[in-house]
Amino acid sequence: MNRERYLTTGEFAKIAGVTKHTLFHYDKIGLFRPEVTLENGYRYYSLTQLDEFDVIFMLRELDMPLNEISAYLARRSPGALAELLHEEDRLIGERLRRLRTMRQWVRQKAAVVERAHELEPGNITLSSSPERSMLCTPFTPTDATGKQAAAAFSQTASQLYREADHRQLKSPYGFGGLLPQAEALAGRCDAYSHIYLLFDGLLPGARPRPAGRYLTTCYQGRFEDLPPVYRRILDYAQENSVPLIGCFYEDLLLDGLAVPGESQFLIQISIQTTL
Amino acid sequence: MNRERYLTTGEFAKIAGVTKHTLFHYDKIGLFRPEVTLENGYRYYSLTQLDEFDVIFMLRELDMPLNEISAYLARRSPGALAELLHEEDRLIGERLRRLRTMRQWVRQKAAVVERAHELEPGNITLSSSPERSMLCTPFTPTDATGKQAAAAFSQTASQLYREADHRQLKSPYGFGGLLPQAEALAGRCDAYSHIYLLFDGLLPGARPRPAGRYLTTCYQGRFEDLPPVYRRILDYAQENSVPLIGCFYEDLLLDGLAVPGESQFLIQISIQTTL
DNA sequence: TTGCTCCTCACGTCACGTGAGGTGGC
DNA sequence: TTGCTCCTCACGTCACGTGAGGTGGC
Repeated sequence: MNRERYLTTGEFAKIAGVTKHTLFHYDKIGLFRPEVTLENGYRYYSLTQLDEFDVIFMLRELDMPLNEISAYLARRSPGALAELLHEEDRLIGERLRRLRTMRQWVRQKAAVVERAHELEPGNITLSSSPERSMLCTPFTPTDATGKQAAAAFSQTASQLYREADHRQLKSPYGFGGLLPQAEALAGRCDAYSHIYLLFDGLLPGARPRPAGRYLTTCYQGRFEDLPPVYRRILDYAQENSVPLIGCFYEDLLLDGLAVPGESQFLIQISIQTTL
Repeated sequence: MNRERYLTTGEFAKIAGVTKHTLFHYDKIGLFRPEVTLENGYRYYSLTQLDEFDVIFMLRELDMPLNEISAYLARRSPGALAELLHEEDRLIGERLRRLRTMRQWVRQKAAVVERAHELEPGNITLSSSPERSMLCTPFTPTDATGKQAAAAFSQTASQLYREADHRQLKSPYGFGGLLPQAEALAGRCDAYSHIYLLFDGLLPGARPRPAGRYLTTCYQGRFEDLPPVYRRILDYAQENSVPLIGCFYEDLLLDGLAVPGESQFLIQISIQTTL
């Protein structure tokens, strides 16, 4: 392949899909140099270098630092290349898993947001709900001393998050709270027995939230303004003789990401019934 | 959820899987602020902010610039969030496709390198080869004026590359060359009729390189030193009455990425036979 | 008091991007 | 000559990271 076949910096960059400045930069740091440099500074790249550049660029796309790529090139050999490629294979596998988790989560989140958008805050409805699962952790009671309670809580919340992360799970909701009926009746609406992360479907090792009929309402506002909401739903159950089962579920449907400010958060409260 | 439940910068960072400095930075540029900041500068984040942060961080992982994320937050709404999430879904799909292409390529490349490592340069062997395909383009003859030939070549090579890219394909080899028997006999070993990118298996629209018996050798060295190698393989065919079919295939098995310097490139030359 | 975390602020870094100012072949 | 590409060099930028120097609650 003779000399007339060399590519200039501009041509090479165009084919490789990068800017000339990337090539200047790689030349400067000694990562990737043109096969020929004339005395006037003109760079000429060969065709075989295209393939080499592609690999280097792929490694960079997989977030390998340029100096590590250089370090490999300094000790390059067929054996080392094979090893490098197997390592990249493993890395790509990890990325694929991560992206698939992300995608599932993005879709669930979109579904939650779109469903939330159609709800009428204030309405109390009796409706069916599919099976769900909750990763739960007990909620440290507030009567511990401030610092300790905070530390314990951050501990358990962090464990919950780590557990979900470890299982490649991410809830499309924020943290939820389980509120015993007795606490709601007494007006202690922050006395959650557990906090949880909610997931669709059945998850082995998680607490099931059974499919069935639920009395549900949602509220747009702050957590501290929830007591009257619990009061209304309890009154409604009483007046309409709706028998309630278990705890209240408090789920955050729209948070600071969907609306500006806590005062517009959308919180759903639901509890299972026998109807 | 009362005040004792707030998380400090360090706690929040740990759970979210980032450093404190990321949070300082996001606070500074107004992208993501703690729910509470005391007069002494201490930052306190709420649990619901964990979920918000996760989304922001995921957008950044998908390479959305921080100022675009800020721009979204400035106009946040349930509708805009749903739209954003659908866009992310699309983006993730693209990434997945790209990573799968990469992985396939990395694996093929590893296989090529490992096979190449076991070859004995200089040996001439008669062996079977599976079906392959080549994306081909005619090679502009060298007797055009220098500039024009170079331009034409860069043009066709670039087209070839783009075509492969467009089909989500990446050859595990460098550019290959098709050399007619007549040119090899005449010693004009750079008079390729075509250059090509080689792929395993059958590719619709590409030129097939049929499965069958091939006379093969490989050479460690520069392209310009190939004439004697062609001479040897031609002599071998003559002496052993091996009938040759079609053109010589010249494939680059190990390039500057696997070995330091062109003088150690591993080039494979093969040609189909009737045996 | 010790040890731990919290803070700010200045500067560093990584991988280029931008743009000024000048050269060189058809 | 015009227009295009080539070059160098200095500075900018994006998203933090590093580390110095100081504060504050058990």
